[in-house]
Amino acid sequence: MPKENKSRYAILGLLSFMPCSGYDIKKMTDNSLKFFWSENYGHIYPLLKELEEEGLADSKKVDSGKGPSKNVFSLTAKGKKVFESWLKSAESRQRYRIEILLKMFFSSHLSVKEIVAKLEAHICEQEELLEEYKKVEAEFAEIPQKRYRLSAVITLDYGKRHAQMVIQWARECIKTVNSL
Amino acid sequence: MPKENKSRYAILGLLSFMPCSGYDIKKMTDNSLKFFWSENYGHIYPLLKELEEEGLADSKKVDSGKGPSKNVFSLTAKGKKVFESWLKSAESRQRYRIEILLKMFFSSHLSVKEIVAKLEAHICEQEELLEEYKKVEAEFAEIPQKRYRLSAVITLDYGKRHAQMVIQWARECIKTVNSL
DNA sequence: GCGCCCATGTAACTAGTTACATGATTCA
DNA sequence: TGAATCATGTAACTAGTTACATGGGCGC
Repeated sequence: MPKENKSRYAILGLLSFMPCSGYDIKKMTDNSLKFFWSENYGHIYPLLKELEEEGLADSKKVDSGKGPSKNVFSLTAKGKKVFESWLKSAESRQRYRIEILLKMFFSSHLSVKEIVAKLEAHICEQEELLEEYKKVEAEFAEIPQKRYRLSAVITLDYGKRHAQMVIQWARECIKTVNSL
Repeated sequence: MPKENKSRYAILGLLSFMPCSGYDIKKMTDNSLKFFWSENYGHIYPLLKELEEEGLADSKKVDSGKGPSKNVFSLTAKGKKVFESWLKSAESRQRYRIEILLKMFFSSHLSVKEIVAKLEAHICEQEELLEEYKKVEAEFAEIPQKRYRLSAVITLDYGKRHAQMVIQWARECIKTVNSL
């Protein structure tokens, strides 16, 4: 019974950059990972506790002087090993659940007009996302170190390509539907 | 507290085509929806029961003569209404969790060689998927009715574009990583 | 008689979300 | 003084998966 829980690796990965509190982890996922990964407190805090019990992380109360004291977790040697072994492992087949496709699959219950409206709304959403990606990209362009920038460039590029792909797909769909 | 459970709509949608048993639904998701939607028995049977309790579906024992008797569910008028109202509603913001991106985000823990190997494995997987899509597409091309074919064409096209996009992204990544 | 497919279902589990409770500090 | 942010955590819930138990019919 191997644990398939990927959240633990996201957390271990963030700890590999620097020691973090649960709050820090939430902030980092909300900032850096939000386009392809999210976590919430209800998952983070219990997971941190679990990681500590398994000896993959250890915690230390830190009183920074300002603000309330933090419970800061850092990666243990064992945690680093577990994380890196995941990093090198093959991705497990992920489950796809694409709501727009489910709706399109059942689109014979809709009029052509309704289908087109839905697709146009989808295009609009993706265009907004694309704009957001471009904004974030512009911010990252100012970071000079190549190696550090790599991960941001690669993941953002994926997002941009994805949004563009969906937009093109939806445009083609509209053409197809209109030609019926 | 609105129910976000999308599986119920997938099931209602399949029932909208024809009355089905739990077993039938599993087969249909495994055949027609598998590229973008999946369900398993542990979810289907309890959900069918729930849908019946809510008056969205009703069941009838059917003894087909051959094989064991089936518990066949069909959509009620109320079920049809609920399904169509979902169909017309806006998609709820879906959560992204893309494992390969999470790994790429942490790729500074890997050597260039390891990163490239991972990306190449990913390309390989997507190429296999693409082949699968093309095979299914060839089968569908033989169905003459335009309207019936629509959903299959649209959803398959999405899959193909997605796989191609990922392959191109990964190829670009390999170039970028090698140029460091 | 064996293996495969049809068919239904449950129990135990893992995963993930939402809402809430709490309280300190910082800054306008 | 009141709003925003820092900070931790739990309870209750929804969602989804895996593994198992059961048994009939069909074809070889």
